[in-house]
Amino acid sequence: MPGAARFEVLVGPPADGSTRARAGRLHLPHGTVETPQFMPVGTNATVKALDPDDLDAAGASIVLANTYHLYLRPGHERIARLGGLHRFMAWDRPILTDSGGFQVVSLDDLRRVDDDGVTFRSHHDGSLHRFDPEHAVAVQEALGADVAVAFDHPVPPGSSDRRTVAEATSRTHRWAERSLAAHRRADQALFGIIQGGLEADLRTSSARFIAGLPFDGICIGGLAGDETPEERAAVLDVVMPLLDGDPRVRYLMGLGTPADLLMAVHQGVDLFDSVLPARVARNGQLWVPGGRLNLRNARFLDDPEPVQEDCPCRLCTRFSRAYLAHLFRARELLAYRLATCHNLTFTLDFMARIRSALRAGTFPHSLPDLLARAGARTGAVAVTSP
RNA sequence: GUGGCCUUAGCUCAAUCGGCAGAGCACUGGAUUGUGGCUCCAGAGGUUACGGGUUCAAGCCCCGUAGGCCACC
Repeated sequence: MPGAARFEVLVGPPADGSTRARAGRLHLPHGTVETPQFMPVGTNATVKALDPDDLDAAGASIVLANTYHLYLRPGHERIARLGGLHRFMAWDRPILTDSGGFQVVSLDDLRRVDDDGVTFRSHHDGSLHRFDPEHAVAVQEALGADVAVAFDHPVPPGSSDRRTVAEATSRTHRWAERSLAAHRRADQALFGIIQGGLEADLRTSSARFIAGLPFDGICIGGLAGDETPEERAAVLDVVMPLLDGDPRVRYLMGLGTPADLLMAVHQGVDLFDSVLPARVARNGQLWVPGGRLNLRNARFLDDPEPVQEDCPCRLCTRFSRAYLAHLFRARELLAYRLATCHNLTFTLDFMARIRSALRAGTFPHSLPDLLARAGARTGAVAVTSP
């Protein structure tokens, strides 16, 4: 495992403590990822509505695929027989597979978690399946992504009393050790996940425990739920200082709005994934500097302007708001593709702007400008200094 | 020409014995964070074809007019 992912810090956080943000490079078997970076989510070995050329044009350098979904369909063994995930989806650049822990816990009501693993029903046909750390690692090795992730036990948001969180967190720790022990592929990295819910002491012990294991990267899980921005910032305030001096890449799982990404970078996070820019795109929400446009709104039906004037994406360079508004009303497939291209282009460009600021040494100073571009609602996102 | 049935929101249709006119879709907004393109939330929208009558009260009962469908000369 060591060597499959090498993280190189290009610009570390300044000595004055004004930010924990940093710029780096994550070297993986299929290429190098500039950080901070955002990973579009391609659950079923495809970023919905896009092909690899679209992804490339949008600026993607790494995508996330989903172990749970690909295990159920078409099956990890089939993908292995067909030459692995990269060849299967015709994407020859880095891929990270989620462990399936989140899906097993979040997507399915019909599940049973015990100390050894999770028994669950397929959301396709109701058939019974079981995941444990060893199996989740084996499935991911068969898929063959650049990065695999340890099987964890996230806590579903909402119904999370302290005892439930503590139990899920200690399970995550035991499963982290088992995932490490089971992992064999030398050409694949393995990341571990910090849990602990919103409890400061559990987050602290989880960060120490996971960071104490020889993972290639550290994930922060359990934070893309229904917590408030303040609660999220509080968790990062606890976790991120504990990772100071740790040479490994830090990946915050599930966050996706530009303002979320920016604030987490400020806290020291290097890597992100989220369905959000793609999902809201499919529902007509287009991200532009300073805010968002809902292309389903009637006012766009006669608007000849592009969605975003200076955007290089295939939507903005060729089509009008009126055309896209029409496509959405007609439920034409092209609407999903064009809107997704745009939101991913915007998001990945936003990350590139953050990287530029970090490399130019202007980052903490440029936070207000970046926040404005992110369209953060006034007052909704507090700039929490690390 | 005669007879029967029908006409309620933009569309398709509900509304018990005559007792506050509703639904689905469409429309107007909003939500969506380790992916189900799904879905969820909220809102607007009515001279019940038109004109009379009966009644405390009419979408509903009575008369007339217009339009639609069907059957029969």
